[in-house]
Amino acid sequence: MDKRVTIVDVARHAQVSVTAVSKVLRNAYGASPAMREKVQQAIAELGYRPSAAARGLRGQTYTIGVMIPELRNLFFADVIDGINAQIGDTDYQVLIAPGCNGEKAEARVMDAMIDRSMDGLVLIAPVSSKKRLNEVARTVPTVVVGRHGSSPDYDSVTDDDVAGAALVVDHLADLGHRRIAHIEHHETDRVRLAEMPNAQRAAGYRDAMARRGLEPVIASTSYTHEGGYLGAKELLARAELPTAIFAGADVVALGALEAIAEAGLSVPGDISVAGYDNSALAAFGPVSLTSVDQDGRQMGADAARLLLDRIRDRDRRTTQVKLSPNLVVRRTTAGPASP
Amino acid sequence: MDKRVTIVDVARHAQVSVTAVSKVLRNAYGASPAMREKVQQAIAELGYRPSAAARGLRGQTYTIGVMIPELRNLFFADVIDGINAQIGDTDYQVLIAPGCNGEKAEARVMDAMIDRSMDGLVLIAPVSSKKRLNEVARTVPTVVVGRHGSSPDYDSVTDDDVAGAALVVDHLADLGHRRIAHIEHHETDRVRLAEMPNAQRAAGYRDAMARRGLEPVIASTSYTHEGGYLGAKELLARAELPTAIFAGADVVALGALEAIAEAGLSVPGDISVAGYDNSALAAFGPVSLTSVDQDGRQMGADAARLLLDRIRDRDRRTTQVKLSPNLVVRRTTAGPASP
DNA sequence: TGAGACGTGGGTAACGTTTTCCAAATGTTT
DNA sequence: AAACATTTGGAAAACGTTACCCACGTCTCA
Repeated sequence: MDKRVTIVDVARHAQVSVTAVSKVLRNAYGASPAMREKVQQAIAELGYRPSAAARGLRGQTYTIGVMIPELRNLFFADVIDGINAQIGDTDYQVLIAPGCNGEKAEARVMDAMIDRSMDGLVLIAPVSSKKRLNEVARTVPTVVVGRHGSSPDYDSVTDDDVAGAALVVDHLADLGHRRIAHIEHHETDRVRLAEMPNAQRAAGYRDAMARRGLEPVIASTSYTHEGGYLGAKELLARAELPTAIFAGADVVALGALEAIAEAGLSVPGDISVAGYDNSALAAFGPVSLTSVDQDGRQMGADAARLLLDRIRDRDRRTTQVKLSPNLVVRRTTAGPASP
Repeated sequence: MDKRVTIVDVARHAQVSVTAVSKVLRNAYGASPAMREKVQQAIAELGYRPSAAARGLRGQTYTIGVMIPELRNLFFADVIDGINAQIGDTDYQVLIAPGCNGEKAEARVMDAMIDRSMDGLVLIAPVSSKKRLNEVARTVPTVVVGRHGSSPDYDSVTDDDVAGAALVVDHLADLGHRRIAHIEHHETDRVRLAEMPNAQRAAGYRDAMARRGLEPVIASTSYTHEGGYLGAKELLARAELPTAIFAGADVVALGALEAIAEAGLSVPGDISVAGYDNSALAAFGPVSLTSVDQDGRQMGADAARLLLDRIRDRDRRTTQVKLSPNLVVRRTTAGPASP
C-alpha cells in the first residue's frame, strides 16, 4: 500500500528535472550520456515504472490489443504466438480480448480497446461491417488478419484461401477422384461473400473443380463439428455418393468423419476426407487428417510488423500481405476404391 | 482523426457542469433524475465514451487482467469463459496477457498489468514465488486460480486435486487393478511441492494407494506429451508391468497411449489409462479417455466473483474456494486382463 | 422563526506523464 | 571577435477524469 514511485521522485533522486527523466525514458533527443546514466541509475534504485495510464493521457500506452473470435481455435493461438514473437521485447505489451463472437461483441471489444487508448489493434477474423472496421482503423492503427479485401485504412494479412482450396481439389483429383464434394459455411451477406475465408475457400473449390472439368457438389452448413456431421449426412444421402469430401475446416472434417463412420463407411477406403487449418486435431495420431496448413505464426509476425510500421507512420499506404498455404497429406485421403 | 469527445463537451452540450456529468457516469450520489436524464441524452447524442487512461490516472480503469500460462490449454479457456460470464456486462473489460510461461515472463506480465492500473488480476496457475505473488496482491486486488495454499493477501480458487487423484485410484482399484502406476511432473521446489496441482495429484495418488494397501509405482517426468511417452516407456520396461496408468494430465495420457501402442499392447485390454483435466482431447471420440473433470467455468466464475468482491472491499479477509472434481469414465479403463 | 439537515449542483485541485516552448552554454564558421 | 548553430537542460501547460470541498435552496422540527 506504499505510495507509487513517480517520475517526480526519480527526478528528485537524480537531481535533474522531470523533463530530463521523461527524455531518458523515451530515448528522446536532448539528453547527454552523463545525464542518461544518472537517470537510469535513479530509476533502477527506486524501482520506478512509468504509469501507462498517465502516458496514455498524453501519448502512447505501449499496448497492443488483439481481438480474437475464439480462444479454443489453435490456429488463432499460432497467430498470437507470431505476434508475441515479433513484438518480442519491445516496450509494447500484447493484450487479448476474449469472447468476441458476433458483431455486437466485436463492437464492444473494439470500443473497449479504443477507450483504453491502445496504440494499435490486431483484429483476427472480424465479422464486423467493413464500414465499422474502417472507422476503427481511422481512430487507431489497425491490422486485420484473415479477412480478404483491401482497405484504405488498415493493413491486412491473409492466407490465400483460393489457392488452398485448389491444393485440396488438385490433390484429390490427382488421386483419381471425380466426385469431390465440399462442405461450406453458409453465407449470404454480400461483403462477407467476398471477404471471409470460408467464402474464398468455396470459391477456390468451384474454380479448381471447373478447371478440372468436374461438377461441384456442395453441402452448405456451418463451420462447426455439427455442421460437418450434418453436411456429410446430407451428401451421403444423395443418389450419387461422393468419393471424397473437402471440408472447409478441420472441425468440419471431424464431424464429417463421424457421419461417415455412422454410415458404416471407411476412410479413406470408401471415401476420402480433407480438412483445412492443419490444427492440432488434424495432426493428432488417431485422426491423421489431410489438411491445408496456414502458417499462423508467420501471419501473426507479419501482422505485428505491419502494425508497428503503421504506428510509426500512420499515413503510410496500406498493404496487403497474402501468404501461400501448404497441403499436408495424411491418412484420410487415398485413391477412390473403384472407378 | 476527429478530436475525441470529452466530458467537457458533454457538459457543455447538456448545459451542466463537468462534475455533474462525472456523477452520472459513475452513478454517484448527488444528481437528480432530471439531470441524469439530460446528461444521458447528451452522452448518447455525442457518442461520448470515457477515456480509460484519464480514469486510470484518478481511480479505476474498469479493466481486469488475466494471466494465463498457455493459450492452447483448453482447461484455461474454460476458466476464462467462466470469468467472462461472471463479469458479464458489468463495466469491466477482461484482458488476457499471453505467453506467461516461466517466472520471468510472469514477472513482466504482472508488472505490465500493474503499470496499466488494472483494477484486478486473475492469475491462473502462476509459478512465481509466493513472496512475489503476495507483493502483487498487496498492490492490486488479486485472485489466484489453480494453486493450493492460502495467502493473507490474495483469494484463491482451486480444484481438489488430492480428491481427484483418489477418484482415479479408487476407480481403477474397484475395477480390480492392483499395480496402478502414476506419471507425475517432476518437482523439487519446496513451495511448489505444497502448492502446485501436479504435486497435489501425486500426493493424492500416494494417499489413495496407501489407503487401499497398494504399493505406489511412479515415473517422474513432465506434464507434456513427451513426458507421458517417456514415462510410460519407462514403466513398461520394468520387471512387473503395471496394469493401469494414471497420468497426471490428459496430454500426458496421450503420450502414454502412444508408447503403449508402440509396445504392441492394447488399451484397455492389456493396460488401462486415465488422465486428468477432461480436456476436449479426452472427450474426443477416437480417444475417449477416462479423465478427471475440473469445472473450469465454475472456477473462473468463482474467481471473478471473489475479485469483484475484493475490489469493492480490499480489506476483506481472504478466502479459499476449493471445488470438487468428477471422474468421467470412458473407454480407456476396464478391469485387468488376468489376475 | 431559527437552526439544522438534506438535496442539488458546481469549482477546482489533483493524478503522472509528454511536449512545446525557452534559455543558457558550448561549438563552429566567417 | 562577431554571428550563428547546436547541444543541453528545465519550466510549465496540457491530457480527461475524479473527488473533495463549498454554496445555495428547501424542508423539518423544535
